[in-house]
Amino acid sequence: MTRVLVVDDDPRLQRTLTIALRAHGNEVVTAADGRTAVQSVLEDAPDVVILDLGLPDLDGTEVLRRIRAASVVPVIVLSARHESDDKIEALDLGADDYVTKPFGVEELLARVRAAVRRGGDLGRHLGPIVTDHFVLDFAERRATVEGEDVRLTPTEWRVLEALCREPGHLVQQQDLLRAVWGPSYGRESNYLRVYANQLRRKLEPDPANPRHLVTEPGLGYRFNP
Amino acid sequence: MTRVLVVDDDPRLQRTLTIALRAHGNEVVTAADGRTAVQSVLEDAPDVVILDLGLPDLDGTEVLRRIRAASVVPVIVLSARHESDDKIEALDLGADDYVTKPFGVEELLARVRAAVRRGGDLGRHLGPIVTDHFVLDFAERRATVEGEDVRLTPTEWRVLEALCREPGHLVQQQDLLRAVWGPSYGRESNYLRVYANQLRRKLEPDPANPRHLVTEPGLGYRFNP
DNA sequence: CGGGCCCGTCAAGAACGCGTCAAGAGCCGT
DNA sequence: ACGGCTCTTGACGCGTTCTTGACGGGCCCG
Repeated sequence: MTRVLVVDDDPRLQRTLTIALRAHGNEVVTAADGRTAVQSVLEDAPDVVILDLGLPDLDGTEVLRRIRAASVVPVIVLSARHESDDKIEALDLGADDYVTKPFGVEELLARVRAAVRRGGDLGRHLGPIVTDHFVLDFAERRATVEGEDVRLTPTEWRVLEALCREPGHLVQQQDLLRAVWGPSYGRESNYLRVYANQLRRKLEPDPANPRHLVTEPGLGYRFNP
Repeated sequence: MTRVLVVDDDPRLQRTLTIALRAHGNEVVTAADGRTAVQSVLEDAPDVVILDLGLPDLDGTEVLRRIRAASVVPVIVLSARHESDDKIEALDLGADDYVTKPFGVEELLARVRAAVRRGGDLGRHLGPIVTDHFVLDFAERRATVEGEDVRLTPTEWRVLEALCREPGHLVQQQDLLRAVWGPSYGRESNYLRVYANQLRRKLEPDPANPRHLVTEPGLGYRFNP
């Protein structure tokens, strides 16, 4: 499912867009000002951003600049102005597309599809994680232990990725389950025990005494780089 | 230097664009009809295409389709029509941007810059790839295995090219499908399995144990030179 | 000391993804 | 219109991965 961040200070337009996007199978998060928008890009990791210029707190181009500083997520700029100058500025600042109000919802949806198609799921990628014992490259799906390539299964990667998004921090079982197996798997199950085990065997120097993939009894797991 | 292919049957507009683009440091090649355009995409390997719909010989969407069949080069569509429907159709067919006439030259230049920035050097021909076992010359469409010429079909070339653009890197199924079969083929299908098989038979020393065209289960394929 | 809880471990069946094959449709050029 | 080449699509077998249940051990608490 595509996650779309809608940034607009007009509640009516925001509502219209949210409904239309949800109706076409997208997940929608919203922000009404620039600072919230930038924060949401960081925290929610949307697949695409629809950004209305002319926000209350920050200049539109400034918001764009900050988003670009934080992420490579595709941005579609929305503007009431007709002047080509704005378009040029926005596109050169790193916007991926530009739509002038008034616009048809269908058109916007098409542009969202196009932007997502181009952008893929960049913006979500984790940098490689390097320890003295192994190297994890999530973008390439490549794991190296003591110089040897090690095969991890898709699910193993997902578990590892969920843990590595917050290195050194506790990730609760519930969150981990949901991140890997979907929202309905909030309850207990063997999954985590099995996969923690699997990962330790493949990655830890001494699987019996884990140094990197640590259990927090009753709570969840922690990944130490 | 950016190479731009301008496809338009109006000599005046063609001339205007050529001058403007050259003035901004671009190399320009032109075509006045659809067939010439497709040919030029193949031979000149432009970095970006500006395509006016409503050409004398072929329907606009047909030209787009053929360009997409031949290359992943970014395409900016130019049209006199205002209807959103055309925009949607064009964008879904794989156009990267859509500009309605009349437009300012500055705006078009900005969109060209944006398209090139996004597209990277797609569209450029790849240099030849040489291994101890085979040689691939994409510009000439010539493959040599153990000194023997081998015929590859157009689709085989496209799959190979999509993989070889990032040698040694994982290319996800979704990206591969879209690069070769167009944006609407994001879903699963037999295509990749069949063509990976085909290519391995033709190129690999031991097709059963591929060394160059490697499967990453659940994700995609990787090409190792 | 005994019991409950939680985790690690193992193994077996099910489900899934990939490689493979082959038949039919479509698209050329002759 | 014909023949050849490609592309598309379905089917099948096999190996891998996922899921699930069972069992044992450590730890905390009463």
